[in-house]
Amino acid sequence: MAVTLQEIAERAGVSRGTVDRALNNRGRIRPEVADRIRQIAEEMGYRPNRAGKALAMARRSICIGVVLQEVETMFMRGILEGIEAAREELGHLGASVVLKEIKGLNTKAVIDAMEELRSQNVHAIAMNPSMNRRTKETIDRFADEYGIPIVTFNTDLEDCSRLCYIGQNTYECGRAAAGLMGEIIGGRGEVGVITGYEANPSLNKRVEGFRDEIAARFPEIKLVGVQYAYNSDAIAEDITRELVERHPEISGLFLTVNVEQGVCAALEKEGIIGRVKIISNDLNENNRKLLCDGNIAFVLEQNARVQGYEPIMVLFHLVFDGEKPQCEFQYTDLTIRTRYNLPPV
Amino acid sequence: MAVTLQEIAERAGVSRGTVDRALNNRGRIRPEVADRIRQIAEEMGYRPNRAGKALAMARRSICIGVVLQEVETMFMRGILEGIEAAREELGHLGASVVLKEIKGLNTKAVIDAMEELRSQNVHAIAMNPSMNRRTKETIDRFADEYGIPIVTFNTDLEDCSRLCYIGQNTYECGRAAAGLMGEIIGGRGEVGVITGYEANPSLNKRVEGFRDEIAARFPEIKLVGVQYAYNSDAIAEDITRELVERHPEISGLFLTVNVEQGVCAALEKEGIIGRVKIISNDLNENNRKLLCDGNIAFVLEQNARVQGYEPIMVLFHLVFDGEKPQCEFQYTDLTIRTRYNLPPV
DNA sequence: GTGAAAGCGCTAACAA
DNA sequence: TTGTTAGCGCTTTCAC
Repeated sequence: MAVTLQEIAERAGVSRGTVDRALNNRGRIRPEVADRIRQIAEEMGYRPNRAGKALAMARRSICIGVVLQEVETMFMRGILEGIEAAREELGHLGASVVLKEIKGLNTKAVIDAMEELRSQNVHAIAMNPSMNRRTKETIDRFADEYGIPIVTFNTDLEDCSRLCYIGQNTYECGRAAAGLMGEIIGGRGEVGVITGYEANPSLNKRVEGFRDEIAARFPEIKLVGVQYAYNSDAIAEDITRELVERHPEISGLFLTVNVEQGVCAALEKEGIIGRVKIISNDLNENNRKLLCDGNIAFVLEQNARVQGYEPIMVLFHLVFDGEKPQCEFQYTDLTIRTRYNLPPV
Repeated sequence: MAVTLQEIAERAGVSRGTVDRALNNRGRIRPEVADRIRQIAEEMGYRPNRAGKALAMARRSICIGVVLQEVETMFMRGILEGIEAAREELGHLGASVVLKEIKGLNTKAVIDAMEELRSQNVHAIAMNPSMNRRTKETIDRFADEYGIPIVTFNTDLEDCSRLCYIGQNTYECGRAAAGLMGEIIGGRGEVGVITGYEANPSLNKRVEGFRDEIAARFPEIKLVGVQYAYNSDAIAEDITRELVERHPEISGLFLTVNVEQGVCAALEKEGIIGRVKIISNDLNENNRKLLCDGNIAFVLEQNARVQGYEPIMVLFHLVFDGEKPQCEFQYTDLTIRTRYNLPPV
């Protein structure tokens, strides 16, 4: 049986309450006594019992808020799954999770949601933020003035008081894609990149990583253009057709966004599907099928579930155990998917 | 605030104890009453509070036993890490984990360890079993006679009363290796396989999966021999040298066991390191370095941590919540490692 | 500063 | 068959 507060109290010749005050730095205790108790606890190998703690704290029931902007719908389901899993797990311990879902990108709606959560007395907030000054200011206000810790996920907002960021290292993702591309096209030939919006920093970093790594490791590979498809399959199809016409010998395409449908349609019509190697990002039903059929070589996955789950857990541990996250950037593992290691549906 | 037993009791006009008996099928209750209570609980959306339950059960403290045979030392550290993580997490809830580590393969030692755990009154056992009849019989006896549920991990023992198996699908692992190999050598040329012991079914399945997939998808690739290195780098070096002499044009090698050191040494001496693509299994410091240097193309990783962690958690949920595992085979996700997605050290 | 005591949700032993 | 009660380990309030 594990060591309990009571046992420490007996050993120290004080009461449970005193031990509690000593170990949790609650004040109202003579420093010498506190030190002695802490030492005894250490000696006895005391580790607080989470169940007891959770039960006792059930009165001031912990509540974590989540603000979710629906940017990429395919990806969101995974995030929601992760949030649900966290809610389930915390529910067991008497804590709750409040989710505010916002359709589309909308800074005002995000800030309103945050204020609403605050008025509901949440202890912490996990959010995927919009990229602008007002959001940044709001985060700072919450963290610094109201003492509501914030964790960002999926997209980060640097230089503000958010506790940490949980999500993909998009630059490394681009590099990984370049490495794989280099391998499968034999280290030479022409490759193209099709991405989303110019203004999206995450996508830009993927492109940058890809470009840098190709330049560094595969001097014989030529990057023949980075095109913007604005997340539209129709545009992607046009781009691909033009690209293939200009570069009939093209060997590979790196897609930073989910426009596989359009790209593959174009290649199909040109009769070169399968010959042009495709590496894409973020698994969904769509590219999953293309992967199985051999039309796409690799899909790089950023574990969506983890991005929904972890921020909530990090915040819970902070509020519940007082444990700060280990590092400011908690990058999710980059998963390389082929037709052979698809996750069960 | 979540629904409690007390609230249900009040609504039903009975006592807490009665509700407890109804919801946990403990008997000693009139069936009609039990039904009515269950219905009320359902209506109110009752979900038991794990903290309360854990606390109350702390008296009959749950204990999970683990029997670990140290087969591949490199891999074991990860498993131990997973066991440690599970112990940590369960410790929070007042449950404990007892580990019996056995050096080398030793059926008698495994069975002795199981008996020892039984005499210590563990509630369940997770183990990586030895492949033979006596172990199988012991598992059956434990599960059927003593009611001690057993989960196997890392290597499975089919046709016995073990609850489920958690580990890699080694056949699929072989297929994945074949798919990657086909891609990076351009779908033609000669490839070889270096494996461990003839008697090891896991390794054999990897080889089989590799062979089948090469045959099915890459008719222009020729498999030029499957060799046994008995987990020895020296033997692997000899094998590689001979293989390269007989097949100077060889394009790839699939290693089912950790003999990268020997293989690379031979290729180095022949001056063809880097040209011959290597795909290997199970990440360690050794092949991690070779991966970074570009001497190995891919390492297929079977998440060791998960294999230590999950069996314990599955058993805990069974004993604690009465939740049976969803399926008999819980295959761990196959992770494809390149120099770009190595886990942090 | 410190101790005593109530109570969080649940289980289990005992009483009725 | 049902109700009552004593904890499990911890926090928190109140009294001293």
